Amino acid sequence: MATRSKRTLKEPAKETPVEKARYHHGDLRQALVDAAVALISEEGFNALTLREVARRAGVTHAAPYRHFADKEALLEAVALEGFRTMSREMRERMATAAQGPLDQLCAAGVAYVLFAVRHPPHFRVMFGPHFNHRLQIDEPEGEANAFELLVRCIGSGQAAGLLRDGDPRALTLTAWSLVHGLASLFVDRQLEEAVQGLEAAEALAQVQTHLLITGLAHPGAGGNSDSR
Amino acid sequence: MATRSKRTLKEPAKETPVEKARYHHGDLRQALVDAAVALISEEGFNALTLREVARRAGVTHAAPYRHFADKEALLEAVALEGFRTMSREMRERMATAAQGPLDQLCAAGVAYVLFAVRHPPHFRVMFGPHFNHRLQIDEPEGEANAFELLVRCIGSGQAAGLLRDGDPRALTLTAWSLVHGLASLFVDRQLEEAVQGLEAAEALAQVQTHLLITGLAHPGAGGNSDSR
DNA sequence: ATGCAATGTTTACCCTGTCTACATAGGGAC
DNA sequence: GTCCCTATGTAGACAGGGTAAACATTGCAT
Repeated sequence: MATRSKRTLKEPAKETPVEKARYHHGDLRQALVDAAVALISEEGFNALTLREVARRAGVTHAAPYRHFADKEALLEAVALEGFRTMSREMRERMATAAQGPLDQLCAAGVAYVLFAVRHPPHFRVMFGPHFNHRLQIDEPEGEANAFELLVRCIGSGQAAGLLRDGDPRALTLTAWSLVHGLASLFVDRQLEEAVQGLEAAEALAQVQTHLLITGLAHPGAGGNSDSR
Repeated sequence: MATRSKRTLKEPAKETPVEKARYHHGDLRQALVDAAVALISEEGFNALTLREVARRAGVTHAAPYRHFADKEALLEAVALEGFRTMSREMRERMATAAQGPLDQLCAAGVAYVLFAVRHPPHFRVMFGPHFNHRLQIDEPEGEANAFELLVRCIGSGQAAGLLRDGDPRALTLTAWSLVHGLASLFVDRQLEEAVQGLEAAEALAQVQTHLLITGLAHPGAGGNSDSR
């Protein structure tokens, strides 16, 4: 078994072509997840087929059933990977941002949108209509975590008198709706003609979160929009 | 041919059971669209099957191909019906709202969210990942129309000095993102535990659009939040 | 009435999800 | 090292679905 264990989303991690004809794959489960993501990305959602996924992983069409109960379980694995990566990217960007709660909030929002733009298949699976039963993410790094990130930021902002008062959950929902809506419009190609490329998307996300945050700012607070 | 032509989304329009055994259906095309929507609503997206749709419409599994090139074409028809209904519902609610641009904007946003909550299958198809080629809605009542509704509202608000200055397209995108995000979170059952029922959803949409609009209000303008 | 175009039916093909029985490999007990 | 158990991959089968081709029926225009 390879020592590389914590796979990251960014590097597809080439197989070493030496050990090609082995009966056991080594890490078929992750290979299947990767193949599914690549397939969605290249051919679209309708082309996502367990058999084609298996084909790309170099195994027979029934092999995936050793690792996933059914097609939906594979999608759940993709979604879980997405939730983990998203919350990690949000935390990373928040860590490099300035320390003010408003800047942190802005960083979280931009990271949310950027995750969607960079990983559309994951985002689509995470929030798409593919699961009949509500996706249960009880892990410490799940979606709830990303949401709680926002809640805490907004709570801090209110405590510091930088954000307008009111139910912090309502403000958080506002922020979440904005970034989720923007991300969805990107991913579902509703904004294609307006924005091209990562930089443009990032700039737009920046503008939007700034707009929102200055909108939600406490009327009495001075504008400390220092991240530009 | 029946005289009823402009079908509405709200009344499923029972078939008259007298003319049951006719070879020609009468309005199979619309019946197929209705059946598809009902099927998605009842059994979920994965259960959407051309054959089951045909079954529900009382025809053989190949009959739909006389009206739709393929499954995707049927979904396009569902989406088109959704865009038409959505923009109509937005216009209706805006018409009954007070005349101020801000109230109109709020009405449009609430109508957007309410459409999604009331017609989840349509909303999902309209914005879901089901189309490979970008959906082309060139009709006067398409999505562009709904978007332009927002743009005009915001332009009026700016002209009246009620909304902060800046690129009206940016402000419109903010508003659209917020309501689209909120609607998506509703439809994708991300907010199920928080909100139950139409009234709660409407109240939440109202709160959110108010939050956004007061946020985007011109700093110098007095708060004329008269719709409460 | 008659013939054509529109609409529904039958049949057939290949692909997909999934189940079952079988094959192989790798690791621990001895 | 040998034996055996379990994890993992393979082969084959079956039902259901998308879609194309050929056929049947109807309504309408002439």
